[in-house]
Amino acid sequence: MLRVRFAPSPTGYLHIGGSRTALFNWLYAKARCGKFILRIEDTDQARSKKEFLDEILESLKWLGMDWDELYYQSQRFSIYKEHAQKLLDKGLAYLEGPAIIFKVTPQIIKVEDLIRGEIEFDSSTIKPQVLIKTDGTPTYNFACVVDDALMNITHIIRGDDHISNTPKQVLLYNALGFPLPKFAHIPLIMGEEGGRLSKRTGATAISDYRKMGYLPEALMNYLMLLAWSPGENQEIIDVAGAIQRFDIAKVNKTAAVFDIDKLNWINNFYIKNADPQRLLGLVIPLLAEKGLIEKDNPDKDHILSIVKLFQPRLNTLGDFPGWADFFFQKEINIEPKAQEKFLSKDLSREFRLFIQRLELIKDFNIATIEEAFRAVVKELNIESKALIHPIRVALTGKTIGPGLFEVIYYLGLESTRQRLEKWIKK
RNA sequence: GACCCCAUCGUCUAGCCUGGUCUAGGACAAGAGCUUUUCAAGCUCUCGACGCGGGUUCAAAUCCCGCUGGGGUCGCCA
Repeated sequence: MLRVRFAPSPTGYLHIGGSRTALFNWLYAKARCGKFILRIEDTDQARSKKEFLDEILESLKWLGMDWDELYYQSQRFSIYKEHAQKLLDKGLAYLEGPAIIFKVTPQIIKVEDLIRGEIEFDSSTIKPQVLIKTDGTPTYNFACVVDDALMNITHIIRGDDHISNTPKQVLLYNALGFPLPKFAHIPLIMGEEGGRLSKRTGATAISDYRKMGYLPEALMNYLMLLAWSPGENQEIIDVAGAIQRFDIAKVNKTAAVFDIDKLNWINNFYIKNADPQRLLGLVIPLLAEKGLIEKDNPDKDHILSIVKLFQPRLNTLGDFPGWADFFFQKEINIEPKAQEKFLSKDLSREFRLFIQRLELIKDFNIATIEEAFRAVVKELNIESKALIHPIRVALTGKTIGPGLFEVIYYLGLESTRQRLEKWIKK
């Protein structure tokens, strides 16, 4: 039975890189009907925080990565000590005060990596390794090996940055008499300027992406595409599809740059195709937070219509409150540039006529609004756009937005009239 | 600095293992146009890459070597 693990340290939030490592492990487990084990590496008591642990667990759940078993290294200190004692007894380690140090014997270590092929190391360049620190807690490399062996991990899938840890760990497997697992080192994700992911690019917590209005399936889809491809020029792929096609050996060796534009495009795709009811639930807190609606008693039908209006063009749900604010405000903010460009001319006659025609409509709907508008334009003998843009700015405060007749319909006759009348000179 | 990893459009990638079908395909971004209602949506088009130098071969993006470039690791952090 295949067993993989994701072993985050609760000394920081789950970020893009970590979640991608988790994803490849999880995907591989699902693809091979194996188990996905979550191990919290909280041996550094001072830096580990409950807050981080909670965020990691919640984010993994939100992304849809469920685990089969969960362990905490902080609960296993006696196990590490025990194994360190064995090495001491065998004469493979020595004491330095209360600390236990592993002797590294000079040799050539060959590691077969599932992604990279054979990697060779010379252990004479490796210093003696601390197993148990002076404070009695195990070091990373030691706890990691003991746990991976005891938890019967068959495949270690982790970031590239662990390649140089591998020979040290192989030495420990051999010394402890444990069978070697298979290794697969996936490439790191880099920031736009190269190097580690910076705050600006992708080091942000997964929970932050959630708050910004990214959908979990969009994030998962994007993450999959970093160093892996389903083939056949496919960009959009769901978890089920990926499970069918994923193979760790097919993962690229090259580091990938995190590109927020592509993530946005994918997120837009999933928003476009999402059930509006689901989006409604996600958007209500965002609107309430901005003070645009009453959280307790939102007009769900109305908001739902507006969500549908913006659905095709949203990159993130977080864009929604700012883009659709005019639907919820009594007094709208008009962009100064938009006002300057479209409302500096006196349009009293045009606006007045349009209001009159709107009021005459018996069955107020999008089609009849357009009809009325076209008639006004014809009567005034002007171009549609000469009136559409000023009206849009007067109603929404913006130069861009959904179709004007939809806007008028969902705004309603009363608001439309009020907003237009502000620009009519008596 | 030492050790290790990597190298196809600006970015993500297909192709590389099993050389010829590659005048290198797709996607994001960018640019242009259309949509005579905007764009942040849709459609169409354009721009744009095998890092360099040696081999091997009838033939190399694909195999080998070197260089260069980028990245990672060298903690009693994980």
